[in-house]
Amino acid sequence: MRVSDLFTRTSKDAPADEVSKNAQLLIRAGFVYKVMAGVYAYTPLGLRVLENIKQIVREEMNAIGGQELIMSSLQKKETWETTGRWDDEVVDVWFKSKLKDDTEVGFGWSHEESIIEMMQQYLKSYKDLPINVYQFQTKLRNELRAKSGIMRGREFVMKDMYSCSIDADQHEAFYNATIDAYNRIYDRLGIGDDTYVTFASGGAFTQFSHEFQTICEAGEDVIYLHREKNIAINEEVLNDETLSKLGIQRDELEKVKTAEVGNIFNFGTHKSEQTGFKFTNAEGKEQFVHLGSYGFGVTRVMGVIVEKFADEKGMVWPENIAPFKVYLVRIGGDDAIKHANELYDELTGQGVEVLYDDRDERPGTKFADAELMGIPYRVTVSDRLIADSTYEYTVRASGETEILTRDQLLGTLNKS
RNA sequence: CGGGGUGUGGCGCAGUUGAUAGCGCGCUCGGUUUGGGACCGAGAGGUCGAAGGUUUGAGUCCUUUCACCCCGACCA
Repeated sequence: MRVSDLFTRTSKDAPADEVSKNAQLLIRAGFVYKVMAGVYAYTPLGLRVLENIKQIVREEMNAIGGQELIMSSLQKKETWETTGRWDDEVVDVWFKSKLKDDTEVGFGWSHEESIIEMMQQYLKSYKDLPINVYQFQTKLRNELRAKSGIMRGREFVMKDMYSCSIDADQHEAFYNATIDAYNRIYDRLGIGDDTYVTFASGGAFTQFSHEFQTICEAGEDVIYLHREKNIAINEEVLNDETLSKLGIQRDELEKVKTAEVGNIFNFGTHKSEQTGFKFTNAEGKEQFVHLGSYGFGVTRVMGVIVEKFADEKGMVWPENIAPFKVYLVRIGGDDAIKHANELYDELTGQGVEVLYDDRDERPGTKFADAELMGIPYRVTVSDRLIADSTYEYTVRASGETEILTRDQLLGTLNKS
């Protein structure tokens, strides 16, 4: 991709109506466009990051047997009345509307009931189980107050997975496999070391649910860490009973601010009893399905990553999710243009994703944009480097710069 | 939803005791530049969030309203 073809542009000034670091940088760099409070559009650069994150999640969900589908945004009133969650007193984030004939419909803030309703049409026998399905969906929530840029919006992308199991054992096996899969995801996203499986207030069937909390100053949660034992507890469930159950002392804990990037629940048979979701077991008897729910905040984790890695120059994307691997800066006249064009063609031909700054701009502008966008590697082609047949190679995260020959450059980019 | 704050060219801002708007960035054209957000010259672009009111006269004062931001509450 050539910078001259991007319809977005970068800005030196941060928008006045955004305070959060993630929104300021994403908007300045042309990754997102603010539509209204808590609602953001993803422009081509931002979409590339979003899709990279989704792909990592998708691969890990598929690896544990998840089947991808996509539900609808419009939902039926009856679907939610079954569990009592159509009521605005019970769920206060509903967006609701009516069809032309006055039939009430809701906009999906969650898809638990919707998916359960659908799955019970198909899963009738123990032979059908277990089944685990997931989707990437735009959730619509009528939040009283949006905040923190893309970290808490009224419209956001979530991966939600639901497991349908024969019994508690089968459920637990999948639940634990999901924890492992989530950990792999956060590792691949570059935030594994700062993300903790955290005890949090539970669902109907278990004392705790598990949240995945990433240490982040911009986060909304507070958790208590026991680093040696690798135990984390959300402050909402921190009490003497919890402490004794986990065998730890209060004074061993470290208080940290975090952002919730995932939350998994064991519903047991609570929801299947509410909805009448049953299957026939090997003895020919009806039995309730064990259900689990597994959320992962796709857009939120994108915001968290911006918050965590950004420096005074701009964003710093982990290579796995960066919109491009290389930002190619061209400085100089005809000779530089010729060499840069060749390098661009060669790298893209090798499958390296390159954002080529082919604009007739001054070097400072190009360097600043490369840094603002947070592209992992910057390669500079200039007249004076061409004279020595060398290229300048700079790592965004560390700022380290090396002068490399063509072979060294290609070798470095292909292995890193 | 409670409290606080802000709305002025695309973006960031200024506008003194009321007299129909100005700066920087960006944009267009011409020229000079070319390794850290260049410079010179010439332009385009706003009726001041919206509605109503006070006044000879309102971006400046009053009322209502909308939007946005922050703190809190909420977050199944």
